[in-house]
Amino acid sequence: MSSTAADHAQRRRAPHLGPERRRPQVLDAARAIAVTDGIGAVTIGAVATAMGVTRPVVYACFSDRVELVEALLDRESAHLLDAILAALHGSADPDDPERAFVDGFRALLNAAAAAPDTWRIVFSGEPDPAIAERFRAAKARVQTEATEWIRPAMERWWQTTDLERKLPVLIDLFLSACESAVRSLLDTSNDWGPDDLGTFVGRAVHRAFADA
Amino acid sequence: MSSTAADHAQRRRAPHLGPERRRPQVLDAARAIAVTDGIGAVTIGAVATAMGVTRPVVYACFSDRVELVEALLDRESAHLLDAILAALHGSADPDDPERAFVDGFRALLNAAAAAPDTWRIVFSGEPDPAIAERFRAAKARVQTEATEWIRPAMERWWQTTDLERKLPVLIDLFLSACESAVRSLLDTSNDWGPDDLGTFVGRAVHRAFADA
DNA sequence: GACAGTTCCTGCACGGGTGTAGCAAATTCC
DNA sequence: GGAATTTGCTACACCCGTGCAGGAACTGTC
Repeated sequence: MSSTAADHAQRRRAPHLGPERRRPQVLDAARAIAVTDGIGAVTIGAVATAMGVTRPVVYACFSDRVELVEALLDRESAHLLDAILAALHGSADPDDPERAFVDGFRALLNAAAAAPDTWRIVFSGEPDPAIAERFRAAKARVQTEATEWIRPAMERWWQTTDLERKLPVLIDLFLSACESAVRSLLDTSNDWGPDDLGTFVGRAVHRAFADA
Repeated sequence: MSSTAADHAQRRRAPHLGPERRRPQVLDAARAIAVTDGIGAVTIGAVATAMGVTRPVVYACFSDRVELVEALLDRESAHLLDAILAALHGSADPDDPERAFVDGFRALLNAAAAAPDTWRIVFSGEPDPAIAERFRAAKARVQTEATEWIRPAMERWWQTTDLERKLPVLIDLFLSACESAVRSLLDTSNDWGPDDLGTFVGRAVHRAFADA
């Protein structure tokens, strides 16, 4: 490979830090790789070379590839999930449904704008089936939370009929709209900001849900 | 593996068919694997064992793994793309926007219901970067077509202001709604049919787009 | 300054997937 | 029925990623 020659010639030993202090560095390197090349490219070897270290050093920090990726996802998605749930819970104005939707989307998009790379990682998809399970768990969590937020809202505001049958469809539609809004926000080729995009999409989704 | 012992004991040679006649069988096997385990599981070896044949036989039909997967996607997605574009072009009632949306979603969902496995394959995601490019190409095609359908519609029906800025956001929202509707339709745990789900979602999306 | 302990690197074995060469069997044609 | 050809199978070499030893280098301490 490209390493052997360079190694013997000029490469110096990495400084002694120990697994504890190196762990965050490993996660940083993994994060950088995941942002540019997707989670599928986060391999022990890739992380090691990215931080100028050999693979056993990475194994000293995380016993496993899945353990590494899970640690990465945990660290990255922790405040993400909090932001989503906060956006849901904090925007329950009982008298103005449109405002509730708009506020919720604004909160969501501001959270997305604050940590765009994290969102890119989470949305990039999960090639490894061992990791896919964790993704689905998080998604299911958001799904139930969103359901419990929307169900009483629709009962109170619009007296929607046949709600239990419609809810799964509406929830999927709602979450798809959330993902779409974040995608549009992170798309660098436009000039939308979190607040005006949140207002725009929030209003549209509100119209879709009213009288559903 | 599990094969060596059984091979020597009882396995018979597969009949002579030749690459030409075996090619569709290979694609069928690949399709079955893709449906159950995702496109990522479509490997030369997996396809070969699935059809009771050894890998060189598969290599005689497709010189490459990507060539195999691309042939699969081409065969499967051909009438899918046609159905989508037909749904877009065929539902341009110039006087009744809601009906246009409803008809479009109905056509889309009927196409999805007619070939559910194909949709599952296409939506399952693409781990291989060599394949991802082809996915993005197809998606971009649909995107531009959808844009050209929606742009004049919004000008004519609602005189939407600042359209060129809003269009990208609306298109992404629209396509997300399409994907969501198909997902809901293919979700076996509900009792929606293509027509009533198309009506329901079509109306909701119409409300979202009106006065956007 | 030497020593013990920690940390890092070289090197290997393994598994899974790819792609290919050479041999054996079945099929076709005469 | 026998030869030529087509087709499939066995076996190999290769790459990449994983995970693990064992030895070398650095660190802090006495």
